[in-house]
Amino acid sequence: MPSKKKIESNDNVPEISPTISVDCVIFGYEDYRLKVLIKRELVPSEIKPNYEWKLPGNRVRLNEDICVAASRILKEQTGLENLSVKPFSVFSDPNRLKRREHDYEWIKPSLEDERVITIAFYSLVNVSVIDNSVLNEDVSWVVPYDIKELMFDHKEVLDEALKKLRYDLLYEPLVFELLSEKFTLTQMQKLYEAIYNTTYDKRNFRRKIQKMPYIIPLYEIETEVAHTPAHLFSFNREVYEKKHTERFDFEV
Amino acid sequence: MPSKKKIESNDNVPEISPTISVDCVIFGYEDYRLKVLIKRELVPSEIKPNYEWKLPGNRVRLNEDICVAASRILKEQTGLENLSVKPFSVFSDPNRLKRREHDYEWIKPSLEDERVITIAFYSLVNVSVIDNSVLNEDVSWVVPYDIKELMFDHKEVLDEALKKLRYDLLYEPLVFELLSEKFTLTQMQKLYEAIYNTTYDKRNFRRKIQKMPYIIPLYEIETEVAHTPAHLFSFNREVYEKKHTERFDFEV
DNA sequence: ACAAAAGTGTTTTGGGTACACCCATGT
DNA sequence: ACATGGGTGTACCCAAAACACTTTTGT
Repeated sequence: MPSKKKIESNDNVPEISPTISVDCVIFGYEDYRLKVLIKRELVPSEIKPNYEWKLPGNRVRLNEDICVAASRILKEQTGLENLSVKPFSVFSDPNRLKRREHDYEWIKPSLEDERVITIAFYSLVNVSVIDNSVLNEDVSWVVPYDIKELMFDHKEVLDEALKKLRYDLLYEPLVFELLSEKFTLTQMQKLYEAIYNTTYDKRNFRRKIQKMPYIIPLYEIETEVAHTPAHLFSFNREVYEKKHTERFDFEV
Repeated sequence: MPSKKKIESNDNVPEISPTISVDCVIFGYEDYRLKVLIKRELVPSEIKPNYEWKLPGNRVRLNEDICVAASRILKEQTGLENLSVKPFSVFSDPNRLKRREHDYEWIKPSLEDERVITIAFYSLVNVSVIDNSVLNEDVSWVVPYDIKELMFDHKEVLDEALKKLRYDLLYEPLVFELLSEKFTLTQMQKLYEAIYNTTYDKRNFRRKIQKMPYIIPLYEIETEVAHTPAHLFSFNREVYEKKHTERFDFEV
């Protein structure tokens, strides 16, 4: 370790910093529903060991970029690779690991430090596009609205991630990361409905989409559906880069 | 240091975590203008040492809550006490301290680690209420729009803070932290104008304020002004807690 | 024929925005 | 008397929201 010189006299530098971890909220879209990826852990208990669920996450290595750490840990814990991860918040409550007693008993043996500050990331994947066979056996896609609790403060992390996703979605072209390259307007509407947990009027929704010049009609139609095939559209990033307003371009 | 046991076989735990610092963006409101507090540092250079400006900030101690760290460092570096600080973002680019060469030369002797992840905070103060005599000699209130550069990535941190402030202000009663307890509608309007760096129509602004039931007319008027004294208003938090909508209650 | 989803217009309502003058006070 | 900011109403436009039926295809 390098020597520790001090340049400010009142600078009482500690030997080391607090431990840092990353936790990842991976949102997916499948069967017209918003999903999130959680991981099962066997947690000891006086009575009998229980399975508990947490977000994928672990500690960051020294000199490892936190985004790299998030990607590495995601690969290790879920099997998923090459996701684009986005830090959105920090959770630093000194008691955050101790809120649920059993969880703390479980994590304690692996900690050097009683306190772990976590940097939370979210990421978006189109579940039908990724190779679900790479998914580890102990992870599962679940509908976030059905999740009542998670280990540690992970329910809070999830809630914040959803809040941030809902905000970011309004002014960044993130919807398209959850959609296939070619998509129908109904698919897009159902995705918005899944994310905002609401419903929209079809005609009003389409009127708003028509005003987005970067959503391009392809003059192609879907196939293999048991009803009138819908027109396909795609997102044109070049047009978006030129026309976007730095406002809520994606509000519907 | 406690022993390091491992409960997950693929869990390659590092000896220590990356270094963590906090940086603070303190917004103030003075003379109808938005201000931010920056600190001067003497930075070496081949030619001659220069004064450069940075945000108040320093490393977090082991086992110190990051909000406590932010308050402590603010006191040490600016003289200000008892500010409510709010974490809003993380800056973790491995090169963030090296973007400006001289800055890195200046900070390098005090680092154990080449990389420092920083957690950024913002805080709001009414400049005319605080005791400005406690302010350290090397800090200064400046208009953020006039700041062209700061040390390291602090200009980016400032820009993000302003973006976050502008967002938070829409749905949290933060304006009142910058206003005196009793305020006129013009004072409030000018504050919004300062924060969003724009202008509003007086009548339209007042119409919107009238719709906020938690802004209470006091039936008092200002004194010591050289023109028609304006009516005074105050913010009633109890009414706000009952009536607020979890939406953009403070959009104007 | 039936099931399923695609696609399409109109009306009403409320909010946003633009705009100009008189009044009250202190100097 | 003058300078300064306080305070007020209206008209227009557009966007949001509510609402239902016909068409197309696969089975």
